[in-house]
Amino acid sequence: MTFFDCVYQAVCMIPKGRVATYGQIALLAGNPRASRVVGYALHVNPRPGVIPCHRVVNRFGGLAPAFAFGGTDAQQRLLEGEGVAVKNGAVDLKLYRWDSSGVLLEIGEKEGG
DNA sequence: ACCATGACTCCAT
DNA sequence: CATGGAGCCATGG
Repeated sequence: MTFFDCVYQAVCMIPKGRVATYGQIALLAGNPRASRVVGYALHVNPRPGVIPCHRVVNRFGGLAPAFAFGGTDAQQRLLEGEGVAVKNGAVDLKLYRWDSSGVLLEIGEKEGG
C-alpha cells in the first residue's frame, strides 16, 4: 500500500456531480501537505475509467492542464456530463465542492474507534 | 544509489 | 496584496 493507492481510494470517494481539491484528496489520503503528490498520482493514473480523476481540481476549481484521458477539454466534458458547469476551464467550488468532512469523521472512527 | 522533476498548497516576509 | 520558500511521495536517467 503506497500513498498513491490511498489517493486513488480518496478520489474514488468523490460522489458524482461533485468535485474535490488536491488538498482534500491529500487530506483523505493521510497527508494534507501531499497535495502535490496527489496531482502526480492522478497524472500516472494507472486505472483510467476507474479513478474519477476528472472530479479533482485545484483549490481554485481550475481543471488539470494535462488530463490523463485526453486533455483539459476531456475533463470539462466529463464534468459537464455529470451536471457540473465549467467556466473558462474552472468550476464553482462554492457550488460543486465535495464536503469531505463527513468522510474525515468516518476515517477518524476507523483510526481511533 | 543519487539527483531532478511534477495535475499543488500553506506559511513567512 | 504580492512574492518566495518548503513539504509531500513516486518516477526516470
